[in-house]
Amino acid sequence: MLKMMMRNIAASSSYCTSRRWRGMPCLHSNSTVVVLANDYFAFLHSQPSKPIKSTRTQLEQPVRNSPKITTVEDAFNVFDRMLQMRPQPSVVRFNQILGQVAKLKHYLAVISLYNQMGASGIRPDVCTLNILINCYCHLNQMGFSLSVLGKFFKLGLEPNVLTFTTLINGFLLENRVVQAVELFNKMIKAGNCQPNVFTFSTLIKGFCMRGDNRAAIQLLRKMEEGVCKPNLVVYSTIIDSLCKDTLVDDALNLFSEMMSKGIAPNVITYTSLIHGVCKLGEWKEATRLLNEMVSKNIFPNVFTFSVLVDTLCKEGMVVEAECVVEMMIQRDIDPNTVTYNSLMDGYCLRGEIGEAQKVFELMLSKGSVVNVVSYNTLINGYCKNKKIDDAMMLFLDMSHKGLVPNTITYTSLVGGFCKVGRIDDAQKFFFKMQACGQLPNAQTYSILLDGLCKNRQLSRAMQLFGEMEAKKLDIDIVIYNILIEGLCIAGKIESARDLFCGLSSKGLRPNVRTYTIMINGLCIGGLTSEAENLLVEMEGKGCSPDGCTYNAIIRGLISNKETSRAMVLIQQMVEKGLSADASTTELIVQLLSKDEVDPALLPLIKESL
DNA sequence: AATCGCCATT
Repeated sequence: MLKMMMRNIAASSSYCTSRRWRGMPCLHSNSTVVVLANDYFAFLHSQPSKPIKSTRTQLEQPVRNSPKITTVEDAFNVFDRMLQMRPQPSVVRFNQILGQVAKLKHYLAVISLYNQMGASGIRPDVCTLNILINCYCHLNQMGFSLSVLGKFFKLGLEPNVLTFTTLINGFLLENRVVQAVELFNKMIKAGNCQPNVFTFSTLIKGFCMRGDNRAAIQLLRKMEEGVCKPNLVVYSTIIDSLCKDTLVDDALNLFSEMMSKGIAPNVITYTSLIHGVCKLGEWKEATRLLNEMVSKNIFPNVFTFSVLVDTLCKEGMVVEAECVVEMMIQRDIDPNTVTYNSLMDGYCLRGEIGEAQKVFELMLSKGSVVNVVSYNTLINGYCKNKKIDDAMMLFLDMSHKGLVPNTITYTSLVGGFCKVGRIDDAQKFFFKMQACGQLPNAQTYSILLDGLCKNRQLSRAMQLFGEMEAKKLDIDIVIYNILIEGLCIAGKIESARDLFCGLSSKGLRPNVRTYTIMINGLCIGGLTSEAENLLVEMEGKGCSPDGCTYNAIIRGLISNKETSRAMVLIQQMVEKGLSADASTTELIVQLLSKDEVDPALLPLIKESL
């Protein structure tokens, strides 16, 4: 169980879902936009003007009379008709359309509609401008968001709590937490536009996105003391964040605290908790929570079930995951794209690509939306299983469907080409992705570097490494391990040693793998005593050698005809409960057959074998 | 009467 837990923790830290910015530096601390924002705070201090009397007339129809809008096309059609109506419908009707299109996440379309409104002489109100600001925020265009503030001035409109909350959210979406907090504090100080529960939860969500649970909880405590009490959303946000960090106990504590304050959880709260316990492999606890929620008449939905399917799949329990899907169907909850994508990934992880392909075809036949993630999952499955041609077929197929391959798609394919030794094609794809506007990330580089090193193209690898540094990509120890190993294998032990020694100056610490690679490299270069020193050194630095390390040094000693030293280390290895691998065993057997081993050591060697 | 916040996948 512990092992399972550790693996899960490792897996969860390597892939963050909604934490887009965790660990990322803030890139915008001093832009001109900040100045704009500061100018703007004049609004906060100005006296609120008298509320403008509603100009509504009987001519206006309530919203239910307008046709239901489900697509952008609908919206544009309705909008065009409205523009031609005389008298013109009120700005409220236009806001409804804009709001709906924004909900469909077609932010550019909203901006275009807004511009058409202006051209037709329709005067925007506060709501219109708030929607517009929100669209710019979601397009990561805070500069434009803030420039909309000028429009408020021009039109004599007062920005409200929503305006500022939206701006705070915009800053957070760009990882500009400092500006978000500044604006929040200015709202409080100014006194005429106090943050409401939306403002608080937005900021709390921002803290959670960066993994700063402490700040989130601190703000929660402030709310509890103040007039704006935390609600279900606030608690759920933090509970989810704690669960994402597998701090399930803390999450459960906050959960009971919330309930003791009379706030009832909903399906979302339970889904977060179930996700948390599932990631720890605590299936019993997951079952308990499921039973508890049902007993409260809160029923698991497609999200809840997808969490179960996904975590079961990641544990290799695809059969159980299939059972959950069956259960969903029995309960009339349709599995969605995410459910099927998880299931496909589960099959791919087990190398059962045929089964994954079947799920894919089931999605197509059921009319489920097949999205970029679906293709990525299957393409990744084929690549990992050395079926690059099948992967390429899917790649072409997705483009035909108008789906745009992203960085993950290309990274899988680059890796797939490397895996089958087609290093030139891998590089071609690496260029192609950039030509298509998809930026390679550290993962992409890492995969290509590995491929290049394994194919003895060391200088090209070093060139790419330089590119990574120039692009200020996050270069972690894994990248260095690849390069150091490449240099060692190529016999460039001096360069390898230089990289190794330079690690601390880059703020990186060698891990077991780094030491093992260096030890192996030193042995290959005949520098066995230096290798032995390194073995002692790593232990001293709190990095215990593992089986691979011992095998590397033992093999190295035997190859360098230092049998007695090898015997000492075999003994050490056995004492630590580690054992020889196949290639080390072979070497030991050869020694035995040549009678080069002290018979006194035989029982020991047998134990190791 | 319209705008802002919470849950799932590569």
